Amino acid sequence: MTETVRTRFAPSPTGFPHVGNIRTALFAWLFARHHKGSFVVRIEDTDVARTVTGAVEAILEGLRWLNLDWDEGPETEGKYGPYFQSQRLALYKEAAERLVAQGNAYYCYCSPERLEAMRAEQARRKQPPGYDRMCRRLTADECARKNSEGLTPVVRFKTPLEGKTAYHDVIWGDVSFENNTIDDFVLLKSDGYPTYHLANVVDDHAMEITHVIRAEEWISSTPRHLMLYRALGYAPPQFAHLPMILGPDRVKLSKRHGAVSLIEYRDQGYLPEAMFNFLTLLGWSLDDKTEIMTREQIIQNFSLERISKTAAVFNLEKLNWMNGSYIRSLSADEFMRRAMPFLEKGLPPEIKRPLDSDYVHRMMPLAQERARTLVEVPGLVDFFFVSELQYEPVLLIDKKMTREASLQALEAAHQKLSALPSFENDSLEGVLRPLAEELGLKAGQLFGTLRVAVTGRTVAPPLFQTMVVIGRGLCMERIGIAIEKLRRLAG
RNA sequence: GGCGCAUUCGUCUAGCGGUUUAGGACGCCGCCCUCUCAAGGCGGAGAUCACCGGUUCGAAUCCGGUAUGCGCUACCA
Repeated sequence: MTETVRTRFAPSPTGFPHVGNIRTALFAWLFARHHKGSFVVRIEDTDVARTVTGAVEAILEGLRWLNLDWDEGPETEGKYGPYFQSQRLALYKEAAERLVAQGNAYYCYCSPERLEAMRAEQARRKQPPGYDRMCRRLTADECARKNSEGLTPVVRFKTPLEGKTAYHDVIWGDVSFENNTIDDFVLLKSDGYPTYHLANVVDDHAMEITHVIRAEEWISSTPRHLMLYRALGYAPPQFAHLPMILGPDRVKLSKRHGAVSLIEYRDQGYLPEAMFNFLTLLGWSLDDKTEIMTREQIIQNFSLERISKTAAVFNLEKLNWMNGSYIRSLSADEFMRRAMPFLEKGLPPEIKRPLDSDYVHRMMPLAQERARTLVEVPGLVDFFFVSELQYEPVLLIDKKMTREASLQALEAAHQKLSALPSFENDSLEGVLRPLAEELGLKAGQLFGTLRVAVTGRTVAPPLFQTMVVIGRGLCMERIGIAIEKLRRLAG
């Protein structure tokens, strides 16, 4: 390949980006980076009615979160700008008029009502829907008269009535369509905005895009685009259609699948590098075993040839696993830095802020080993902060133990621990294990009772480490409270 | 209805005519480690490669048909 690769991500701001959209961006970005080419972001805001405020910001935010930097696009200079189609209207108008002048397109004055009635009739007769080409034969005079009546036309493309249009898709191979199955589609709408088809072709050419990497649902539109390239006298780029991403119900991922907005994953405590890695594996693979890869490794090995053709179901369970794996691979400091906002936000409001950074620092490794997402962190460590533990006293009585035995165990532990010269992992173990034996208990029974006394729960990080972090003072206090609870518990 | 594409364990996938009794991962189950959990280690169940024909000495891999699914079929992208 001698020319410099230029790919683009061309979202329409009609909604917040979901993982499917962003996977498309990711692959286009990867291909550009692999070939040391350029990645362009172009906002296709040609549907005024469906434009959602804040969508552009959300799209850019999503790209930034995954660290998919663009060489040209919004907020970035570039010699092919502007990068909002709403600011390039003259270009499309010019192209449309040129096509009309060349005899490749024509003005259509059909009202929405007529088109709707036409489609209803076609449906009734079980005929394929499509524009009936009524205005195709309008003369210049007739057009002028309609114009003088105040009608604003759309511009439609004169699709060849016969023959076929074929192309070679980088991913799907040879694809071909009969021209007579394609109707005279609209190029320019009556509001002066272009349709996707026109704007896309004009811009991909103007911006010298070499590889159009987009979702599979565009395959059937590609012949239209090819016809336009030809009519406009442009050399078409390479097309690579990506397999779709499906929801659990095997239908194309969309808003109704719940938490599919990319930014929601960030807010749920997923790491961008985990999401990056995971999304990469949806439709692409390096080999038969490698799954966890660095971004550099992926860039270096990425290729369109290894993209599969089958749609992929988004598997949240696997993302969770991968995210946990990435969390555990973080350095302790980095984990703390990332988890802190979630901790500040997720801990009960009555806990005073700011949190004691030193205290947090000591408990974080305990959470890092267990969290699959950052949002789980507060729930993993909240007992370190809570001033009064809430739990059922019966939990203090471990399996195969009586209330008396538990009470005795707690009292003995309280005494031993307060006499301990140092409150460290080894010293705790050194006194607690023998104590279990003295009491005729299994270590697990004693530790279980102590765990509930100290953390208020039966499942928590290892007891000694937890106690060391909590500190002797609080531990003694909590064990004291546990003893009280047991005493009050009717025997 | 028309057109297009796809079809390997529940899910993500490897496989591009013989090396496959189809490999890996998630999830699931069991064991080990172990104070609970998590992590980690080991092992297991799980796919007659949608189906039916054909080509070939030999097919998950090539060809045809059927079924199913999905996409497109807007003055939406």
